[in-house]
Amino acid sequence: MAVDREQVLKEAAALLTRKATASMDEIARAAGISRATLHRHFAGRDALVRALEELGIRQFERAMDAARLDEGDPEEALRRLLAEAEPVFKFLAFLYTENQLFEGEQVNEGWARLDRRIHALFRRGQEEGVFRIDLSHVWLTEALYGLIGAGAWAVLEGRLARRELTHSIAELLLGGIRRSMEK
Amino acid sequence: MAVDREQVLKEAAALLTRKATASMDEIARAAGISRATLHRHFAGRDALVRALEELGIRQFERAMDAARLDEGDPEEALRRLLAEAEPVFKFLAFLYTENQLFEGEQVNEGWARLDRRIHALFRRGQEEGVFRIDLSHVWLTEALYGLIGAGAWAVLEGRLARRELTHSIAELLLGGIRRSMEK
Amino acid sequence: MAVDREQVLKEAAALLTRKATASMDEIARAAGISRATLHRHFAGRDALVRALEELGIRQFERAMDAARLDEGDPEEALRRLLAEAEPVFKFLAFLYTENQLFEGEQVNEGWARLDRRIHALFRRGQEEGVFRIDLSHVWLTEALYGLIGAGAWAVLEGRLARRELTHSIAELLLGGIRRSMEK
Amino acid sequence: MAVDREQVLKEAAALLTRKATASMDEIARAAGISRATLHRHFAGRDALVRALEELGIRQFERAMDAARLDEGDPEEALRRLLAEAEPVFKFLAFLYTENQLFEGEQVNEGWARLDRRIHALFRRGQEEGVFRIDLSHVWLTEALYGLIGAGAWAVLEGRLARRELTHSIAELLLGGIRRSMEK
DNA sequence: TATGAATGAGTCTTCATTCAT
DNA sequence: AATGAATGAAGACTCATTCAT
Repeated sequence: MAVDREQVLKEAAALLTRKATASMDEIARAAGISRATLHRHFAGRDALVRALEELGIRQFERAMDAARLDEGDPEEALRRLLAEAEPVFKFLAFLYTENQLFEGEQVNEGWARLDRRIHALFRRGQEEGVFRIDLSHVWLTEALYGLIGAGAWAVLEGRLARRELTHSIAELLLGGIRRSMEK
Repeated sequence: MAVDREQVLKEAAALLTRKATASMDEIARAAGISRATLHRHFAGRDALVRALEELGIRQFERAMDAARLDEGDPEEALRRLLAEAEPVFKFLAFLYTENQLFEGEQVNEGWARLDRRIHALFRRGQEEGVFRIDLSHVWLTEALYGLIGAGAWAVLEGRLARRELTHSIAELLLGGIRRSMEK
Repeated sequence: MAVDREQVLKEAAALLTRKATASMDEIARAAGISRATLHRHFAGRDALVRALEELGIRQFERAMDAARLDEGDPEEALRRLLAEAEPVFKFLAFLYTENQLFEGEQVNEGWARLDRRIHALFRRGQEEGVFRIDLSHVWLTEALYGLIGAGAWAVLEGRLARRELTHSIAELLLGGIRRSMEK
Repeated sequence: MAVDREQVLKEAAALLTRKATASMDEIARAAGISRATLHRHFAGRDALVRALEELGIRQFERAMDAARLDEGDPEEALRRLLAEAEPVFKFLAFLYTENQLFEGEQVNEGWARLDRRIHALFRRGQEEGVFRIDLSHVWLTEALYGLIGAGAWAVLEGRLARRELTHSIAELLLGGIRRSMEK
């Protein structure tokens, strides 16, 4: 009757995405285990949140791997990334938002690793003359996150069709990034 | 020694923007009044948050008025809006983020009013042939909020220079929205 | 309806002396206040225990003052001390025992202050040729505490009459078990 | 890999002497077994503590046997007892202190048995005219325990040299503090 | 009106104990 | 016989809110 740690994390992610203030009790119940068992697997709430972050990081990294970010046309690479990561947008949005509100302390090394890979993509695009260079790759990265968050929430609240999600983000972002002839 | 309700709100906004989980006690102390007095002015935490929302809404509306959203070139109107609202970006980002995480129930009527004005701007731009029409004005509005949030947090975390803030948002957003000749 | 902090401490002392593991809830109830109020007055259990120690220290110091430890015959001074401190023996025994079991960390400065005064008494007795010098004043102090503790517990458990308490301690400490020739 | 019950008790005694609030988990780990196994050997924490008491009682009784309490000069018998029991003073002090704080209910029959033997020694001394008779043998017994406890703690805290321990107790108990003329 | 004081409700956390392998 | 896993029970602590001055 061993509890699947990964499964618990998934349930916690799903619940917290819906209700960020869910108590440890609610999380435990959602995962079908007792509060004490939840604590056995994740010592304290902070540990659980950190584990959730790592889950999100892992999932996003997997999407990056699958998207082969550093291959081919940067624009196409970005589109592939959005397509691959789409299933975890909601979760990423939660983590992103949560981080804004609650941290401020030290940032998980994992996020920095992700940032570096996105930075690299944007820089590559700029060097190859595909992306405009008057906006820093750091800001482009932040903007990507912001749009992913906005899109995910918009879907959740029924303001955007799920099927349009990646397209909407990609079009807006690339339209801005893409070097226009007349510029 | 009558308590200045507006002043209390300002202090609360400033504190909560820095620490979203601040307790009523911390808020009261930041405002220089007692917890009981805070409760006398805002019956309950929810009431305080709602008042904060209204403060944010009012401030944003004032920026909209000053920007004369429905006059002249839509692109210029958007730039004016960003310039006028810049001082409250941080606060707006907090409210936006807070809303995402904690509400989901009914949305304040005020936000809907704001939304309508932004919607109108984007629609006008689309009708005048300035903004692309393959992205809905609703999504454009969400994207605007998302980029404002991302920008404000990026500034707070030192990833973006404050002086580049509005320019970065405007360029990214308009570059995407602006109808390119060759498209 | 202001809660008398001192009174709460007294009640807590009385209860804990009887039941060392009493919960904060039990202590609060014994003091006739709510758990939350108890926490308002003493932030956490540790703070309460520390306050109890200070109460004990204060009471013992008052007894020392009243006994005029550094006046007259050291033997008489010791007897006076025992007589004056007798009402708080039970409480002191609790604190002494509690300290043995739970601390080991840093010792309250107050206890060190008490120790110094007792040390001084024994040293004075040794210098005046009244007390034997082959046992260090430090050990004599420890022995005094040990006998006070033993006596207090013996009374509590009905193995020693309260009226014989100070006499029993004083006689044993001063004269030992051995039957003296000259007595 | 049969668990050595005696060995577990020794480890538990050693740990609890240092940290009276050690959890079953800590005890189990100190003994190198799992919590579940600890529970299989001692049904519940109380059972473990009772077993520890019995271990202490057994060890103290063995010391009494070795000291031949009822032979020869009572004073010498007492000195022999202290010498024989010295290695277990620390443990006895722990049990004594623990008993004061946590029990108070019914006392282990074993302790009563020990008490009787000590009582007998003191009574014999009184009858033989060696010990003073104005202090009851019950109190003398309590005082002996108290001094053993005080001495053991004093050694632990570095206030008394281990080598002086039995001598310090014996001298104080037998001779008291007062400087005797004939000494 | 403003506030120090008090508290009910709820959360996190720990621990001793049981269960299934 | 031994143990990893699970949990009910209990305690500490916090917070929003109310009350009496």
